[in-house]
Amino acid sequence: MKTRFAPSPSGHLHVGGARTALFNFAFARRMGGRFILRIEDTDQKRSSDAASLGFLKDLAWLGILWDEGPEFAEGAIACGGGDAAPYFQSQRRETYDALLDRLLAEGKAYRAFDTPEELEAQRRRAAEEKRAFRYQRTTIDPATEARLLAEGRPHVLRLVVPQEPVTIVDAVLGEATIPAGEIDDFVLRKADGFPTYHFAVVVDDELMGVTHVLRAQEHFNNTARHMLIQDALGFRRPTYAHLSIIFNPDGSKMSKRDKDRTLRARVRDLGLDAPPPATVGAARFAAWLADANIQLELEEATRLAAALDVSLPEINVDDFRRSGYLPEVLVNFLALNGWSPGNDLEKFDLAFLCEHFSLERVLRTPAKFDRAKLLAFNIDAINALPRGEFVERARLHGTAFHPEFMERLTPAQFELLMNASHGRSRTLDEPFRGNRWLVTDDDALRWESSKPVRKAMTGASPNGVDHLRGVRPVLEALETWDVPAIETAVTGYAKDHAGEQVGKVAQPLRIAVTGGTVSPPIHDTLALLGKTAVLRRIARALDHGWEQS
RNA sequence: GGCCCCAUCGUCUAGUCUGGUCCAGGACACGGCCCUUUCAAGGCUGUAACACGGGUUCGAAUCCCGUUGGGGUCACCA
Repeated sequence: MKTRFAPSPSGHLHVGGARTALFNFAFARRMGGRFILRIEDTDQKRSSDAASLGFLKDLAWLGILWDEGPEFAEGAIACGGGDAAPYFQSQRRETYDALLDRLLAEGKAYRAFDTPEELEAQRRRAAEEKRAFRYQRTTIDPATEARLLAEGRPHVLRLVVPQEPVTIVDAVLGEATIPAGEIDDFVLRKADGFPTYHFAVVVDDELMGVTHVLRAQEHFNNTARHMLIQDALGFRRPTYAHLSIIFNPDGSKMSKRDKDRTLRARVRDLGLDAPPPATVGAARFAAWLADANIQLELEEATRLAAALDVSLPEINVDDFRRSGYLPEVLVNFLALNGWSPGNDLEKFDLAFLCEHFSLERVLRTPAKFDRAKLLAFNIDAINALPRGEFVERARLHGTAFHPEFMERLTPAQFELLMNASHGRSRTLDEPFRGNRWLVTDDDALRWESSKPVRKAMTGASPNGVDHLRGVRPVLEALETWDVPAIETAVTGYAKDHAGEQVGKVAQPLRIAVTGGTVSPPIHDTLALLGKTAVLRRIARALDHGWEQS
């Protein structure tokens, strides 16, 4: 028994694709079979080696390792290889051509010389007449064909499709019959010599021994085509199972374009007609803004989002990784969209899924991707992590995405930061994103001007500034600079001068040393920064004009 | 528009095959209360759904038909 995941490598692995991979993987494990990864890169324009590698990394990060497929090694992980290599369709052209020749010889396929323009015109006419477009087979006499071939005229290969109804048997959706005439003579090989998706998929699934195909529901109608090819070639029929599609909360299809949509909306809100400096070129920006079909590259989109101060929706597995989600949480949550083990159980890991996954419990209805629930799962999982493991995971995350922290913080500081952050961080990214003040030079710190800040610092005496002035010598006099010592000093000061209301002192201190109203508990914050920086920042804060800020 | 698929709280879902134990269970979100030096986190608690209309049956969320709504697909993209 064998399953497979067969992505086309454009961009990054999207969460919908990740779920498909997950189910195929879990199903193979459950049945004691094998899981194949195959890269469907038959579209030369859209495929790239970089994207392929990204897909492999994303899958491996989730713990979805393939028994057969491209060879991959990273750290302690190594997987891939196999007898049916190569696993990149672009390297399997001779295989497809040999089979295509056979079909041609048997009269089950034929050459078609229509130009894209001609077909487009026919399609337009069909649309005008409000009827579905179906390709009309034209017979061409051998002499003419020989002449066209001799001229080197571009042509495609099409399948001779019998005019009969086709009944699809699907393990999750049941049976569906496509009436005769619904399917026309579709293309098997493109003019550039590459096979179409339909042909390559069927051939490879047969040759690689795939017995079960779990894929997105958008392929449901294609299944009839694939069955027709199998019949023409005399291939076996795998079991099909079509998975519902994952949607955005608003019901739109979750797609990579959502990033562009978010950015365009933001640009419109701001009334921008030129790109912010160092994001994208002016011409590129104008073209992108004018044409909703143009997508920015991920790097461009990221730069623009940073400049416009918006957060891009997480769509790809890599986005969630960057945002600080735990891979086991994503796996758990993805599985819950379209599958459930029953009995009100919803927290489980990959091993559990591999042990219990079944097609019978796959839902037919599409799910909307609820980031709030994903976040809630992430919070629970992070809180349940042993302290040491949280710190270790944060270290890995920081190394990958926040090198500035790793460079500036001593190991002791890093340890302190993460100890203070565990239990109050919802993602692995929050300790970094929320504590920029730690990697800012003392003299470069800027204070945010906002109502809560003014409220904490100004007002009737003794106000925040007064307390700052009062607590500074107390801190300066400390000989040991650690959390207990600071705690004693600050609470002692509050007891004598602020009616035991620690917050009256803590908040001004927090603002003075971090620039804002949010940071880890005040003793941790001060300990983290070190005595010199704290005193320096308080001194600067005392010179700041709080009234007019 | 043709063809195909789907339909339980706002969302993810349990329950549907094998009708009664369901005036529908869990989780997230939301509201309230508590805790609190900020932001979080945490504790307690509340509101909330069988799309609609017909059947079948002693009895329907569960079976049948229709309506409505949603989705997929109609490429030399996958």
